[in-house]
Amino acid sequence: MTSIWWIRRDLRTEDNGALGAACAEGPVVPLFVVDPIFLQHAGVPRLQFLFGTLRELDARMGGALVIRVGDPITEVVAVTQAVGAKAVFANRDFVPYGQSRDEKVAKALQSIGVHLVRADSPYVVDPGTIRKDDGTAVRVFTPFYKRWQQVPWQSAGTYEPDWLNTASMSVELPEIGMTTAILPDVGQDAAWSRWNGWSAQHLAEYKDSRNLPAVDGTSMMSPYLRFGVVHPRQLISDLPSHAGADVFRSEIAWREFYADVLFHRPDSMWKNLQAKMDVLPVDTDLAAKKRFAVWCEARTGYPIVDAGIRQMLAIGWMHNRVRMIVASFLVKDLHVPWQWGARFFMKHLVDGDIASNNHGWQWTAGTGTDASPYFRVFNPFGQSAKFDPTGDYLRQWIPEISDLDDEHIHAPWTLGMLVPKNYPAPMVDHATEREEALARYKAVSGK
DNA sequence: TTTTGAGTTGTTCGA
DNA sequence: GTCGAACAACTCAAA
Repeated sequence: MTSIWWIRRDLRTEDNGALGAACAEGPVVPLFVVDPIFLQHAGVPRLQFLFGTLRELDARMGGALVIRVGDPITEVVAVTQAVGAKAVFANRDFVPYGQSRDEKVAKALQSIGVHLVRADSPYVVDPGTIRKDDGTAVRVFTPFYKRWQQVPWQSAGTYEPDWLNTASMSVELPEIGMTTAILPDVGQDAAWSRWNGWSAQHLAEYKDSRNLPAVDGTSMMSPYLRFGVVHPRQLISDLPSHAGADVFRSEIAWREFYADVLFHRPDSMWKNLQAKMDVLPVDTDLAAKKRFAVWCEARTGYPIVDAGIRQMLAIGWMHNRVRMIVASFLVKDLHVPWQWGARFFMKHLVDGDIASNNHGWQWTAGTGTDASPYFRVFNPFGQSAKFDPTGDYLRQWIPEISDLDDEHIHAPWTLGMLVPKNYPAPMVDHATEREEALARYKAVSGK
């Protein structure tokens, strides 16, 4: 009995519940629908990475992949009817848009007598699974993590796909324009080669080196996790027992925590999770728009901030520590809404994931899950000196200042007359803006 | 129900 | 230069 494997955020052939379930029924037609809504929002780098990954996946399946462009409801139904499939298998999607889309597709399929089987998920533990004893959601990471580690899970096992080649139904992937960004290699082999090499060499030091942007201290698995080229359970299934592995496991759990938070509170995608923070004054006037533009163009005059933005524009990825610094600067030094920064990140990041990205921003902005002290304002100079002590990260991304010594490179303005002419002066004074931010946040808690 | 302890990622100031 | 305290108040989780 022919069935369809509807591919969404699970671009891999191994350890894939939906694919495994489809294989159990007989020949499989692998289908990917390019949704115009996604085309609108994703930005060229992520689309390019997605399309490259799809091509690699297609080659892996002997050219059997069916690509369709259009409304998923129409396209899934059309392909189902065309191949005479009796069931459609997909892995669950938990973000708000995916949930409503899948409901509609399930209904449309039902009307032609076909069942949409939702098998597996992009997470080790499905969002919505972990609850407190009273059944409500957990909103603090540490207790979430304790419970998360107790939840049993298993891999999807092994299966032998019998691909039914109906590629004549396939259309070309849309033209998406060009990016100059140099993106990660696509495909499962590239992902596993990176993981095997990196974990063997760097996982043991992960606890500390993950904070150093000049070092190869993070796994860079995020783009592969974003599209399901690897499943997180594949990564944690056989971690060694040492401190580095423990921290890595907890980072995987952070990804699941934010997915869980968004699942319970779909409105928190673009709105403050904490409603009381709605009264926090943020600037949205013309001057704020101009400050935002300077930040987007990496001309703030704070090297660590500009280096981070440049890294993202250059390779579609930014080091986690630097993401926090860059975000803190936008929100607390420039007093701009976190949503502006979150949208910009989503446009340029290859790994852009709505739950991790937007809740990460909310964490920085103090509007999210963390009961963060309002006085936690990152000092871009201090963070730079602490986590990039040799300045190597700054030199890599800002050649204009690469000649500066280790002491001055974090804050070129301290050189007085010797300040490099082709690098901008600081756009704002951090000490002043820090005070401004503290006053604004304090006013919220005083109410 | 009440109480208690704790909460990813920080900075500054003064001893 | 190093180190500990202060920076608020509140919400959440669990006993």
